[in-house]
Amino acid sequence: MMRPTDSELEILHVLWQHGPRTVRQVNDELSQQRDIGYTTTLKLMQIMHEKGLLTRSEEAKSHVYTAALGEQEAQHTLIDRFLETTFRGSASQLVMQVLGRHKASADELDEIKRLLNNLDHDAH
Amino acid sequence: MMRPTDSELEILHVLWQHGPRTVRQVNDELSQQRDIGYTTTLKLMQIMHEKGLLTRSEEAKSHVYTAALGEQEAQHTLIDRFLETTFRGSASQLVMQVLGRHKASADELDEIKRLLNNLDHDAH
DNA sequence: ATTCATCTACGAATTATTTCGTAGCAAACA
DNA sequence: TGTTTGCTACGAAATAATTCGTAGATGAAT
Repeated sequence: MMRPTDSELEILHVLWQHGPRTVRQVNDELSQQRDIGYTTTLKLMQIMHEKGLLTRSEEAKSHVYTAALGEQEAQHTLIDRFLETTFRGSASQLVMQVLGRHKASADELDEIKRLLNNLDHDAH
Repeated sequence: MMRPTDSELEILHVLWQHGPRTVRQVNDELSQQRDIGYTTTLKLMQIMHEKGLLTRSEEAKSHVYTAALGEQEAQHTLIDRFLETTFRGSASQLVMQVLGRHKASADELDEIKRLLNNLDHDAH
């Protein structure tokens, strides 16, 4: 799978969160977060379409774009790469640094513990 | 702090692992991993020196470079950014995806559990 | 029908990163 | 001493990512 760039991720986030959207709609979202011109968003989405990251319907005058891959699927690709470049593949080291530094709610911690217990079961 | 690029990380990894090194020594390491010319490594390390990512001693003819930041420090910067761009800041989501996908030894899992328990203590 | 708003397509400038060739210097060697 | 070896510095090409201006088409509004 094609690794999305940072700008591409911004656009994917909008589509994952809101579902299929026109360039105009995506640009309206992005404009709230940062300074970005309409044709910049347009060009990005055209390129993503070429790359196969987005599909689009050309029926209406304004094309409607849809993310061609799910959020988790994309996250997996990005985690694999990040783990390799930054932690030399050590997943536990990554997990520990994240947990040590970033707040997680009690519920979230419980969920993580549950997952850990399940992993133990699988291992035994 | 300046975000290291992927190539810069490769070099930092060598210095973190082996301690202060000359360009030649770093290049010898990198060459084992992939195709890379000597002057490429040299230029990268010169740029990193300009950016403040490396310090160097110019006493000998071959300069000796040292990482200007620790491995964990760099990892923190990179995690923060990765978490933001890929998981919109949700640390627990990142942890769960990593644990669900990547192998960790029983010892590593135990260590993570221990950390989780400590976090609970702090919270109560 | 003319004007206006909005859309797509596309070229190209800009910026960042990676790569390497060449020049010049200095130590080691024959 | 002259040649070879190995180093730094630097320019610049190659590649990738981001940004935006302009042109042309189409539909809506007056």
